Amino acid sequence: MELDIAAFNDALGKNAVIILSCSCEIHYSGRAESFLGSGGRIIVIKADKTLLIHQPAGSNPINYMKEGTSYSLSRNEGKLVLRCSNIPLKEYMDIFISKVHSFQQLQMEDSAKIQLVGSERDMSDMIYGNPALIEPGFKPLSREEHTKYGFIDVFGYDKNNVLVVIECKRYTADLKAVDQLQRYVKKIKELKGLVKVRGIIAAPEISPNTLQMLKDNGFEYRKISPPKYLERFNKGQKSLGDYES
Amino acid sequence: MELDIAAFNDALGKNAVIILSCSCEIHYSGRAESFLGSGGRIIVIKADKTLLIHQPAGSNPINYMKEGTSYSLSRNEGKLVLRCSNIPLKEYMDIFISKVHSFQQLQMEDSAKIQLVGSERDMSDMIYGNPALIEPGFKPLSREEHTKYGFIDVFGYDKNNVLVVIECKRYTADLKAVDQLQRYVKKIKELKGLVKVRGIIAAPEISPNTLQMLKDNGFEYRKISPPKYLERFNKGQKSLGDYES
DNA sequence: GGGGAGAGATGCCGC
DNA sequence: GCGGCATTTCTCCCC
Repeated sequence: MELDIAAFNDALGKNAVIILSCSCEIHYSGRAESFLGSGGRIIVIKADKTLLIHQPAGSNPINYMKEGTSYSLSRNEGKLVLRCSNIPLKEYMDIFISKVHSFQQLQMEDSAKIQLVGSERDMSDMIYGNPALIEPGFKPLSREEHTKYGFIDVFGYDKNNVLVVIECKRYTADLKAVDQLQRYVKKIKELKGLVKVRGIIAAPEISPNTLQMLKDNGFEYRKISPPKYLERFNKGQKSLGDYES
Repeated sequence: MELDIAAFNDALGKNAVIILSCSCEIHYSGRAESFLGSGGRIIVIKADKTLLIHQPAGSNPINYMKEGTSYSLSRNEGKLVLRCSNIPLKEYMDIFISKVHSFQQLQMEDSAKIQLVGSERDMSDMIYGNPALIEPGFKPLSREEHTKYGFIDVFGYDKNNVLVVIECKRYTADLKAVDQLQRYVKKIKELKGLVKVRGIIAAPEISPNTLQMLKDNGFEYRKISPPKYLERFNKGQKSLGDYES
C-alpha cells in the first residue's frame, strides 16, 4: 500500500498512536551505533512520541527512541524515509522503508496505573511486619533506609543487640547481592565505629557460588519468598484460579 | 468492531503477528501478581507467541508474556476474554476485553541480525588492541576471561610486571562497578597468592562517590569512551550526518 | 538532573 | 538447564 505523508503528519499532530507495518532498514546513532538490514517490522509511535520497532519474534524492541522524539517522513527518489531525532539526548535514527504493509492511527486513552505485588519492597515490608521470619528476637529499626550508608532494605538489632543488615532479593540471590551487602556492612561499621555487624541475605534461592562467597564473608542466608497477596485473593475466583488446579 | 474468534485462532495457527487495539482490564499471576484497570491498549502477539501489551505512552510494555505462551480467546456472557498461559514458567494472564478497536494479522519475515557498535565488549577489544590507552608499558594477556574468578574484561601486566585487572563500563561507572572490580581483584590475589594486584576502571564518566570508593580501595580510574566505528562511517553520508551539523 | 538500586527485567554466552 | 553479567537497559525514588 501507499503511505500518505499528510495522514502520517496529521496523526503525529493529534498525538495519536501510530502503527506501521513495513519492510525497512534501520540506522541508529546515539549512545551506541547500530545497523539493521532489511526485514519485516512493526513500528509503533506512541502519543508521547516514543518509538518502538519490533521484529516478528522476541520480547524487546530491536530498535527504539525515547519519549519526545521528533519525526520527519519524506519520499526521496521514490523511497520513504522516516527520520527520527531526539536532540537533547543526541539520539538519531533513519528508517528506510521499502514496502508499507499497513498503516493505522489510534486515538487512545489510558489513565490506569498498574498494581503489582511481589516486589523486593513487599518482601522488606513483610519482614519488617514479621521479624521472626529472620530469627527469634530480631528487632527491625527501619526499612528502605535511604541514608548516606546506602539504601538498606531492612536494618535492625538481633537478640544480643548486634546490628543486622538485611538485603532482600525477590529472585535467586547472586554474587552482586553479596557485593551489595558487603558494601553496606562495611560502611556501617566505619560510620558507627563497630567491629561486629551481621549481614543477611533473604531470598527464595541462592546460587552455590553465592552461598560460598556469603559464608566466606561471615554472612548468612535466610530462605524467604516474596509475598503475593493478589494470588491469595485470586484463589477464590474463577479467572486465574483455573490454571492452578 | 466485532472480533472474529475463528480469525484470531487462524492467525495464531499460522504464526502470524497479531495486533489488537482495544479497551481491556488485565490480571497477571506468575513471578509476581498484577492488576491493571480498564484503559486503551495495543496488544501484540508475535510469531513466537510472545505477548506485549502497550499503553499509549512509555517505552516498556505494561504487561507481557514470554515466548511460547498459549492463548485461548472466548466470549463469556457477551464479554471477550483472552486467557494466556505459560505452563513451564507458571505464568498466567487474563485479559478482559470490553471494546475492540481494531484487529490485524500480519505474515512477516525478518532474518536480519542487528549490528551494534559501542558495547563494553568493543571497549575491551579496543584496549586490548591499543594497550597504551591504559598506560605506557601495559601488556594485556586476555580479554573477556570467563574463569571461575569472574568474567574479567581485560587482564594483563604493567611495566613493572604487576598484575592489572581492568573493568570496562560503557556509561558512567557506579558503585557496583567498584564492587565487581574489588571481587575480581580479591579472588585473583587469593588464587595466585599475590599481595599486590592493581585494579582499574575504564569508563567515559565516573560518579563522585564512586571515585571516592575507588580511591579508598586503592584502585584507579581511566577516562575512556567506547568506540563508535559506525558513527565515523556515517559522517561521510548524508543520512545520519545531517543531524550532527 | 544526577545518583543509586530494583525489575514479572531481557538477552547473551559459557559450562 | 543454571550462572554470571551487559543492556542504546528502563523505571522509580530521593537528593
